[in-house]
Amino acid sequence: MLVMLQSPVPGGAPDRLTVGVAARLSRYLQVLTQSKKMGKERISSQEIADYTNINATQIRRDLSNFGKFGKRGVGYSIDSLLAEIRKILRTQGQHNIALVGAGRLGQAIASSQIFAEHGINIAAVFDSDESKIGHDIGGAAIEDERRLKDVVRDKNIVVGVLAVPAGAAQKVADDLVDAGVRIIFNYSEALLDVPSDVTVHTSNPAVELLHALYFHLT
Amino acid sequence: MLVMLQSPVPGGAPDRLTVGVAARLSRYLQVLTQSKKMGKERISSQEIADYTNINATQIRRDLSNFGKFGKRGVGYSIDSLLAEIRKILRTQGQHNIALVGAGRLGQAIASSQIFAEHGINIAAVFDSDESKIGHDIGGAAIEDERRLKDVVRDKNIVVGVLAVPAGAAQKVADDLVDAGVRIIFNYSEALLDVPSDVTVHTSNPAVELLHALYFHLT
DNA sequence: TAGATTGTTAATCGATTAACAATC
DNA sequence: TAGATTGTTAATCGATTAACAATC
Repeated sequence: MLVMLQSPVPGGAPDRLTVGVAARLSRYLQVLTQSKKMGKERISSQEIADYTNINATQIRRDLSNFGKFGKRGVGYSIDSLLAEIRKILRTQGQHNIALVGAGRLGQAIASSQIFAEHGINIAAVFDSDESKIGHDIGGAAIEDERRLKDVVRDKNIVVGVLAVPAGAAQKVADDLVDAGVRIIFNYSEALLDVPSDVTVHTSNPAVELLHALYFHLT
Repeated sequence: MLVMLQSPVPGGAPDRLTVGVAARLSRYLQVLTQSKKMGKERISSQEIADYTNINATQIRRDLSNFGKFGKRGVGYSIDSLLAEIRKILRTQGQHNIALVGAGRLGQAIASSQIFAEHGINIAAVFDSDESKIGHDIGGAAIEDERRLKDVVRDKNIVVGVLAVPAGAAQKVADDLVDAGVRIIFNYSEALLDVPSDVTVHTSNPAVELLHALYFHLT
């Protein structure tokens, strides 16, 4: 049923979201989660548009691909839309990730609620600094980076978050990949070389800033 | 001349990049900056493609809109391509930004080289915690958050980076906007309400992770 | 020369938008 | 009923890709 709705052309096409749709749905999820926290119960496509800078028609269209989730004249119920999107993105369960680097950035990430809110659990934290090992960070004990491969493999972790200095990033990435990680979030400045079946997401505030500035300057 | 090259259709179109092109050019800039640091002098469109997950043809096409920067059979000179893209994005000068929040995330941002590398200067840092005021962070003295409006206005700052707890984010955003800021990078979980002429970029690792996970799960 | 890589064309596909009837 | 907002159509625009001649 879901597959049929996702491919409106009979006999056609993939039962997989396009990259664009999946990215947008994730952003709706974030807006809904925060709106719910603020006590809201309903939201309109226009309100989601204001927070995401995604066109309201696009939002309604994205959602209507999967069913009629809204009420005309009223909007969408936040709770039920949350459940629907989670179903579509298959993010209902718990996901375990590994964090490497317990410096300032690593600590900021570990103590943030942002992952927990979306069912993402930081299952292991590593650092190479012996003085940090054993200390608690966001509810987990910091482990020796030399144990990374074993722990990641044992816990079947497929996502790694890199919050280490640029100089150490490639070595850590290699270890993560060896241990079975297939998605790396790179918060270092370094460019990472990985096998083609591994996805690297490099997060770079400066890049986004340059791009935003361009539109301010022109 | 530049205008003409940017609008190949005679008599046509904007002298402004589309959002997509500007975003991609910024990412090329990051790859070039890092490659240069690693001592490379030339790079091919395929290498840039490997690091950015942007199609190599797309990259060549983006660049050839502005001139013939490459050498067939050889690739692009990193130095000259850096200069060309900076010219196109008008990011050759120095840009002053304000950072609000000197907690772990704020400290991580302030001490990173990532902004400085791209000519972005953190001209002021604020925090509401009196015990932090006056302390040095990434070369700047932390100032009292109550001075935010005056300082931002005096220094003509148009970009603000929010690294404060979610509960404080809206108030800080209001103050930044009052003081003239037009671009806000929001690293809190909060949704921000701002006037329509202000751009908010919300950076949310969890959102990117959910979206990346979807493709791993399917 | 032989190999590599750019610049460019042409074709396709998905994103974006305005507009509006349906309906809460 | 009157007002609001969804779901959907239709039209346009930009992104994406393969392919390949040009040329270093």
